[in-house]
Amino acid sequence: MTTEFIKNKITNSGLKFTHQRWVIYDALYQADSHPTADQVFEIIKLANPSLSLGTVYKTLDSFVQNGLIQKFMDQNGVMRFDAIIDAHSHLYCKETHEIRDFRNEELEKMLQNFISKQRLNDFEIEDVSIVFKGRKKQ
Amino acid sequence: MTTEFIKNKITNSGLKFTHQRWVIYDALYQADSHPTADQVFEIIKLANPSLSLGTVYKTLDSFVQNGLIQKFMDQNGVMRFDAIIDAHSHLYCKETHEIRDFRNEELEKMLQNFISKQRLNDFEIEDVSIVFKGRKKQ
DNA sequence: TTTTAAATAAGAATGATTCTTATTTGATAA
DNA sequence: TTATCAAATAAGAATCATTCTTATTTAAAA
Repeated sequence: MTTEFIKNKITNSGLKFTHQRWVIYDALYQADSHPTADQVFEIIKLANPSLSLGTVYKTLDSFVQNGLIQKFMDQNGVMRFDAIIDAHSHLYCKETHEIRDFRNEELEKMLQNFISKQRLNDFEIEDVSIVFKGRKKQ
Repeated sequence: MTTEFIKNKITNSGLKFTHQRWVIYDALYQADSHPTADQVFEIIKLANPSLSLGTVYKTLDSFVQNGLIQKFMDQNGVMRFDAIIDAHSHLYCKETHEIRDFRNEELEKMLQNFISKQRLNDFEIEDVSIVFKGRKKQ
């Protein structure tokens, strides 16, 4: 994960390359959780004291608009961000509110197949979001 | 949908029967959309001017706690309520934020079957939420 | 190097939801 | 039927994630 790599990611998507964007993308890419904007801010603010939370929100949103990252709403009404943009499902822990990726090729295929078969006359399905809700064991 | 029916629903779940609870349950039961607390409030406030929004929130939440209704978070971070509590999926319109039920026995079976096969060593799946995102055709 | 549109910092504003507190009410027991 | 009291409600303040506003700064083009 070189600076050059991130810089290319950002500029190739049509965005100006700035220090803030580099730091924010890098923090999100490192994170294996699905951090909130505030969590991203907490990670980077020590090393970047003048960076503001509003910038984190705005930047993450422009990344989403430009297809660099994904976002989704968690069960608590807080936006979560994800640098990994291939199709995958999520495990949501009702106790800790942690969200983990869940990858299962069989499931993804099954769902893609299901969607392609659906022909609703007044709704065009574009994508599907699957959340398995439950509890982390101990 | 008689008053008696609703009263039984409420008292059987262990809650006191009050005018507010009757009105709120009735409004939600009538709604085929998945209204927000505020939308429920808008529906009933004309006929019940002294009823407060806080009571709507508190009442809907106690209905959820007692298994009378379901709630879920929409993609906009707003809580939606649903008097229908059997397993079903949702269609979410990215433009209007409308949410409609989507029932498909084949899909439900497939997912139940999938869940029962899953044995994750550190996560206990309890239920699954499926949202098909897309757009309403005109 | 100059120019300029875009990005940022700082903090105010917003909107959904929760909390606080005083008042009211439903259900139980006398 | 009435008194009692825990639970429910009304009203509005408080909270928290997010968006908006505006002045300032900056990346990249000329």
